[in-house]
Amino acid sequence: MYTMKELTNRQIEILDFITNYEWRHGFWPSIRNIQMEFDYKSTNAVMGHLRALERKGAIERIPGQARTFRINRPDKLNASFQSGIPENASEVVEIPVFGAIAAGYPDRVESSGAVGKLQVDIQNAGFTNASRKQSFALEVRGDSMVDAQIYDGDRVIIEPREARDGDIVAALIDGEVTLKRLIHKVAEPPYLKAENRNYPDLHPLNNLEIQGVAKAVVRPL
Amino acid sequence: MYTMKELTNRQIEILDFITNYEWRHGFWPSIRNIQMEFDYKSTNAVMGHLRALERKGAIERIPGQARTFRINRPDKLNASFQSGIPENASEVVEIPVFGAIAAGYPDRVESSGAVGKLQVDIQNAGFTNASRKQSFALEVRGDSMVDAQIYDGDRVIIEPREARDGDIVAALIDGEVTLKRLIHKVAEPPYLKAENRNYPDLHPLNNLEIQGVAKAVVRPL
DNA sequence: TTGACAAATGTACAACTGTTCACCTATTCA
DNA sequence: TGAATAGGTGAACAGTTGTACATTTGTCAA
Repeated sequence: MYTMKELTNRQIEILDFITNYEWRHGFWPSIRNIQMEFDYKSTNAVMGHLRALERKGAIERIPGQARTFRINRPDKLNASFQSGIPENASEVVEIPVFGAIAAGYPDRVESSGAVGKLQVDIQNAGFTNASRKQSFALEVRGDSMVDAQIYDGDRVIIEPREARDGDIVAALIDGEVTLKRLIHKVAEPPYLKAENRNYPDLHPLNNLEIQGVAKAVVRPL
Repeated sequence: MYTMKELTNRQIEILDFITNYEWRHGFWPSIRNIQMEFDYKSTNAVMGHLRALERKGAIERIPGQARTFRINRPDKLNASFQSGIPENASEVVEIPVFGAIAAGYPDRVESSGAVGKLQVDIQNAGFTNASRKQSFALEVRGDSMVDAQIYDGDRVIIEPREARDGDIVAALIDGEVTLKRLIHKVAEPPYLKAENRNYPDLHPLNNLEIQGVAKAVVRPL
């Protein structure tokens, strides 16, 4: 993943922690929160990095006010330096994309297995809560869901929850994740159905492990 | 739009301001920010409302720490009271959907023209900045873009910016907004092209007013 | 009437938090 | 060699911010 070349490793670490903290908590860290994370003996160590990040345009803050960060995307920095894109070109937010979730469950904390970021131009309306951070995006491979207008390369927003009959689910079968529609009639064993006539139904040999329910499709244009 | 019946009007106003503030600024308001908004002479007026909102489960805060809000969605409150949905069901965030932007430009501040909310199950990765709040969603009507896999009822994320040749744009023609692909070859007048053979190209009579560029398609499942 | 509650005022305090000053080490580069 | 820069320590200060206590007003139902 591309990172701003102007930033030092330490500055990138700080920046990552700040974004990660906001992602996990729903609000920004204080300087002392950052200090503790990096075991600094002085808050001034953080201040130095924040000043550098601000000078390089990576972040913005409201002077004197608590937990007021704004993070500028690398795109913008590079774009405004390299091309003729106007300064006021609007920005996008990003959500992590977990390329594969074969090994059980995607890790959503610092040591994240995210393989990239999905730009979706979406603004958080503030409806956050303790568990809002649980959903994730998954890139779709293959064409088994084309009849549900889900195409190769699309991103599906997966919400970890119990699935009901008719839900499109990310399910774990034989150690690999597939996106299929769940058919679970009462008093019958559940199975998976592809939305493409060329694919057969998948009847699980053992148990069926549902990773989550597809809530929306996002396709970057 | 449904609101929590347990909350008083004043409490809803406070709650709305808080979410709106976060949406506009990228960080949460302080108690005195709220105080100023409502012209309270005392911060304790705010405190009373915050305590009530917390008691009713509408918000959460970290005691003693600045600008640390969490907002619980009404859905969750109702769901956990009324149905058997598990408590740990994951949450969604919402973005405004502007049903029609015929009259120039959608208003994105308090007195918003949003006709609904789009639930997208997406988490803000923290990549916010000063202009991140500018994008909005638009519901697609009609089938003129089906060859670009954009269907009736889809939501398109529109980013207000200058368009380039080949971009899918929301454009204003004769007072109505349409979603089309922009064709703008050098030294030629620009025109709009539908991604559906049954629709003709649109050559603007006067000038072509581009509302923004489509950045992604979101289809709730 | 009485009690309960929403809503608001006014004051004050203590903790949280950003910021600064002085000083230090190591590395890079002209 | 000397200057610039990244990175860090330590202590202290001042503004921001959440919070508590005491008090008042109005509404509504028992």
